[in-house]
Amino acid sequence: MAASAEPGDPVRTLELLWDARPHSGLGRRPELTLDQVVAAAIEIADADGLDNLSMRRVAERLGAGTMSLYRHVPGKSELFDLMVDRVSAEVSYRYEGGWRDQLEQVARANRAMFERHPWLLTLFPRRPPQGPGVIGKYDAELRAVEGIGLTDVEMDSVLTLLLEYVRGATANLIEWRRLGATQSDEQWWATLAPHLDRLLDRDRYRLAVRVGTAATTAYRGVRDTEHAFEFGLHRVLDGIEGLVAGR
Amino acid sequence: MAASAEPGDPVRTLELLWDARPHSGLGRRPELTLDQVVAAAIEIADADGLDNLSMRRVAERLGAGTMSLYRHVPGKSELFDLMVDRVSAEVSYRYEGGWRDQLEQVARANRAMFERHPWLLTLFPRRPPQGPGVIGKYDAELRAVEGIGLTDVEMDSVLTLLLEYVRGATANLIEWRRLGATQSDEQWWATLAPHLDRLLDRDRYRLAVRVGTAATTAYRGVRDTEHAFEFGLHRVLDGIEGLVAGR
DNA sequence: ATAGATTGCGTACGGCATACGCGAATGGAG
DNA sequence: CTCCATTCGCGTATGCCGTACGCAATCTAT
Repeated sequence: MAASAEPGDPVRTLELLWDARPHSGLGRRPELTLDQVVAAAIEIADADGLDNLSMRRVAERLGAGTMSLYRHVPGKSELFDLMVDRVSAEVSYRYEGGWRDQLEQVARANRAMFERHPWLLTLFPRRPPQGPGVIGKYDAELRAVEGIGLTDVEMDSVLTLLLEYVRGATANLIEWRRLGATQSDEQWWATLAPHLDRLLDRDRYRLAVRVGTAATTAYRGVRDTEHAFEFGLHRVLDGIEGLVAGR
Repeated sequence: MAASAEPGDPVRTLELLWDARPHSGLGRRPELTLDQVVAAAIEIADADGLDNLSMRRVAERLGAGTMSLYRHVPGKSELFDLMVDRVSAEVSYRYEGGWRDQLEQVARANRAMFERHPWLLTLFPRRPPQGPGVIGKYDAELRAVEGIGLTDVEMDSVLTLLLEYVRGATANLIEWRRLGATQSDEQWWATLAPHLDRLLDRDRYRLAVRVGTAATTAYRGVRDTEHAFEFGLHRVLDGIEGLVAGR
């Protein structure tokens, strides 16, 4: 899962992102489009996660040979870039109200995106080169904090802060949900409890055990994971409010 | 990079984490210890990243056969758990002052940990089963927000919020630094600029281009990435302050 | 000396990304 | 109509990966 390196030609990637590689007219007519490849990859990642996304599986789903994909995409890393840009474009960004209301809507829109495509949690944020989806999203979100007295750099920082919170909080949310869904949950603790008792010094880690137990119990319910998300969101917005009010 | 699944025996993992697998006395004496395996894995990950960490490389570094590792570690996923717990334990947690000062120290300590071990950024946070390192860290950090009028669940939420911020901000910080270090940076933009001009509608994405340029220019300098980290940190602490003050 | 437990690890399997090169399809030039 | 440059589809092959399996070596207790 080399989600990092981008050794390929960035210009080529840029052109793919901006859909600027039309068929020249010459040569054999393509049977596959870039969009189809990206769409298939997204479907697989949505269903089975990034770890189970392989070039072979994408090709299989499209009824094509594995190496045919490489006529449309330079490699897997660039495919990731294209996937991120695509899903960034698919959200409708219409934010209304004061800046705080708008930022709240931004947060919820991003959370929804992460929930629809959990694999984004490991891919986000993606560095340049960026495409129309990512830039359009950035542009729309910036409007929420435009004209409230912040400098350009501050606008970027505020947005980054908010999106980072949403990313992390959504990751936790999904993790809690997954943990709750994996078998009876009660049974899991029942199995581990005696071993934990044997190993864990409850006195030395008194505070951790107490708070950890409280948090685990609370987050077991859907209502409370929801509450945790809202709680953090309002802390972040409060922090931004202090900045904005001072202008 | 199956950083997620934990299909193995959780009880076994727990015992490994808590160092509760002494040599029985019978049978061939082990030539390798669990600690050596974990330490070697951390060294490799520190140097070349998680993507270049393979069981073969760990074994090679230890002068052992690849499959010998599996006598000490159930699999790669559990090795990740052990690595996380180990590095969580290696930080000294002595926080002093008021809750806000302490949380600031917590943030800096975590940032330092992420900078020392960038691979943590993709592994963090790790769900149960957890070992003495992770729990000890959690316990120490909770003390920073103990006795200031928060409920147990709120204490957990506040800490989670802060650590998520630090994770994201440090990831950005490292990414900016890496981007700046990769070749002349000026040249990179110079190569891409004409293509961007051709593809990107500067009118449609006016705001994004303006703010993005400002942010990129600013973060080019070390001083300003540093400033960005502090900026976000203070926003988060301000947000928490509002909560604490209300109690 | 032997039995039983434990470790080290060579071999092998299935999966992965992808480099390379060939054959098939296509449109334009002569 | 013929050729040729161009582009696409993709079979084959290479070198990684995690790890299942089983045997040989080594140890203690008897």
